[in-house]
Amino acid sequence: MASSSPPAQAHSVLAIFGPTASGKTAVGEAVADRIGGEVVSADSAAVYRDLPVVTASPQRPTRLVGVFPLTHEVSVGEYQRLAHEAIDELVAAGRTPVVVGGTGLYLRAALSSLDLPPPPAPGMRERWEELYDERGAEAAHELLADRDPAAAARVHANDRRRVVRALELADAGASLAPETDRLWTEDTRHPTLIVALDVPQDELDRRIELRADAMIAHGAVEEARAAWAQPLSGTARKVMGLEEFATLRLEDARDAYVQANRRLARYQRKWLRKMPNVVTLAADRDPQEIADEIVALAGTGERLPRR
RNA sequence: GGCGAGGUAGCUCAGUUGGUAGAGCACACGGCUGAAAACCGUGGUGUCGCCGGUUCAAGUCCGGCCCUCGCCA
Repeated sequence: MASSSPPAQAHSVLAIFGPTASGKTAVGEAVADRIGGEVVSADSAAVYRDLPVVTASPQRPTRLVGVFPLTHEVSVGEYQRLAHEAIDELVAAGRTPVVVGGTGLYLRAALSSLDLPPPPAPGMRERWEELYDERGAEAAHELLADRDPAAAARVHANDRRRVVRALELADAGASLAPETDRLWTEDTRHPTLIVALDVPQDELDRRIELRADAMIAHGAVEEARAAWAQPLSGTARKVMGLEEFATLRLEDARDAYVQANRRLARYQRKWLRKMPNVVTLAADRDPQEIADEIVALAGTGERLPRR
């Protein structure tokens, strides 16, 4: 067979990974526009409706942005199913999905062929939480060690959330530490180019401050108050800035928001180092320029250098 | 100027009858498979305002000075 395949087909999926305020949305949209693709969001907060300002969501309609009401409890597993659907649909239509996110786990879940373990059976989470609280962390962890030693070895007794989750899975015949462990590997469902946008922390800090003022100017307080007055799921309640803008004096809310986002940016930057098989680009520059570079990289059929 | 309160970690503060300075938050590092903007683990980062005195030993007691806040002039 002659090697006549067009270079544009070297990767059927592009992924852009970057911390908050790294400019990943602008870059992702610019890339999608150049290649006739479409952005798929990998962000645990942007999935909520009614918080476009506070979550700094993309302005244009974007896959997996604003898909859940604030009463909905979000989870990676559910996100993964929706993301796979969206990606496969675009690929089938011959359009390149540009997966853009700052949440490492969500991005890996979107790209990986590994299906996450099943959700807890009804009532099981409550049951194990009760056991954990009544008998204590050590006893719960010992019980887990008995039922699933591999999972117990991986989870600290004080980590209530994971001990409970591991017990749920052991109960369901699954494991928190499964044999086939492909989530944080180079495994992808489609040939994928993953680009990480690296922006120095002090530049992110600066942008976060500018963004906070812009958000306030765009009605962050009103949006947060309206949302805070409604019934909220546990995960919605934790959306950064929501409680602060809804309940604090504007000045204090701004400070708290800036500080929380600086911490988030540090947390997300850590994942740049852990993301397997990425090409890291210095991203403290014009998004259009970065987009051109990504399109060029995507066009080359060569195996990309690993980092 | 007088009276009172205070000055200890990046911030807010605790520190017993004088005995190797410690909490929360922040920060750093690490973990993470259906809450990841979540959760968990490890780490104290210090001229205890300054100078002197008492004492084997001072964040702590004594004297002086500097600074902050409040009240009174």
